[in-house]
Amino acid sequence: MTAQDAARRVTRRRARTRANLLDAAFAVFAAKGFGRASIEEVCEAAGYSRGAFYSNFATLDELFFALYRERADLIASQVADALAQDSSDLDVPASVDRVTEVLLLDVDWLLVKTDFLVHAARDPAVAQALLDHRTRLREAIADRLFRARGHTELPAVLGDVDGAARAVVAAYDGVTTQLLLDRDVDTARTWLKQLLTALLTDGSAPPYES
Amino acid sequence: MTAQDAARRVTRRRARTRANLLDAAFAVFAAKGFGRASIEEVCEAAGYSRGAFYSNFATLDELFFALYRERADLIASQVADALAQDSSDLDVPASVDRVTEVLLLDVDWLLVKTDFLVHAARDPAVAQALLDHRTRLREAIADRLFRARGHTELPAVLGDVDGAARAVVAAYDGVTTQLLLDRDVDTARTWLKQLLTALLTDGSAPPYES
DNA sequence: TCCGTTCGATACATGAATGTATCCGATACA
DNA sequence: TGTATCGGATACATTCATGTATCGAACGGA
Repeated sequence: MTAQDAARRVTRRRARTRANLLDAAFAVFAAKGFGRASIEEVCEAAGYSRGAFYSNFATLDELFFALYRERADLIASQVADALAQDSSDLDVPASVDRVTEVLLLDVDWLLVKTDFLVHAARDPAVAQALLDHRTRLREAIADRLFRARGHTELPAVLGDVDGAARAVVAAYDGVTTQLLLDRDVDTARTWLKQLLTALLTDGSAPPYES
Repeated sequence: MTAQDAARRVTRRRARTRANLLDAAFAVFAAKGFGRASIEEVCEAAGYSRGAFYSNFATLDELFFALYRERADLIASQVADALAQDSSDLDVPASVDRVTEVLLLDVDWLLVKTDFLVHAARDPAVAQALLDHRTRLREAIADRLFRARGHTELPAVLGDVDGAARAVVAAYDGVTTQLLLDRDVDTARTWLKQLLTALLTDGSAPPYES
């Protein structure tokens, strides 16, 4: 047993409490917002004392970052799956449908995500991390659009495929803002599909008949 | 002198300190965020003691609401001016340019605005007030688009004029999100113009040559 | 100029959140 | 099963923000 192994010997209980703290933090952040949440509240919601928290995290910021990273990576992989699922590269509308389902699933997550955004907007290091994450998502979308070129004509105003991918992300963010206020997930989904359709087609022919 | 006049006799000094408190609060909220700002910080930034605050506001929420209302109304009137400024109803791109200038002017305001959004997302009453405000803005845009009908063809996918106005707001919100992270106002303006152009034209003819 | 009212400052009491130091029970490994 | 180590609980000191009650000073009106 090396010194490094000895430094992290017991792991089962620790991993469980860490996961419990993250889950509880998600609920607390969704309900009260990160800005108004305290360490004590998170611990109480998780059923632990503050000693458990300080044993796993140094600050509440650190926990928030870990929480965001975990959930964001999960959703990013779901989006990647939804984009790769096409047997053919023809059906962009089908991709739009599947991605929309994944992206606008849980309002609580959108609340926490927006909290993280305003947090990142004031911390350059966090902002860079979030920008990197958005870049990866955008590249996955651009790749999907690139595979569909020839089948679907993109509007010339958006420039290249990457411009179109930026438009998709912007549409998602815009719909999210409205959804946070009215909390109408179904309308938001329909609306996002319309928006993406308007952005990704040249409007000469309506691509939807379903 | 009636009883009502007696109830608010001295007003000059009071109005000044109230305005100073609001200005200081804007700076503090922009720098640290509403969630992490304290009454004491606002008072210190304004050069007053906490007595001045409690004489003018009951809670920090109340101040925040007043602050948002003041600035949002100001910007809304500027947008309305920019939309009404057209001598003819032909030139939608010119309207887009002017509105874009007004909307993406100050990153600090976008920070505070987003803080207010996440605050409203957790308080139904505040959310309703914000939704009402957004509705008025959307109607002003829809009215402008309605006046331009015949000159500019809207994509059929967005539905009627009101749908197009919703798309404009969504594009604005989407670009705002990116701007909060990279703080590049110039790129955001260009990008918003492209996005609005793609949304408001049918893509058959590029409307920009400038 | 004088007086009554109001605005904002000061002082105090209170509660809440934080961080640390220490202790006991649980866990992994021989 | 025994034991050394680790994880989490408890207790404590400290800091900070809040709200209120009271006081002095500035202000408006006559």
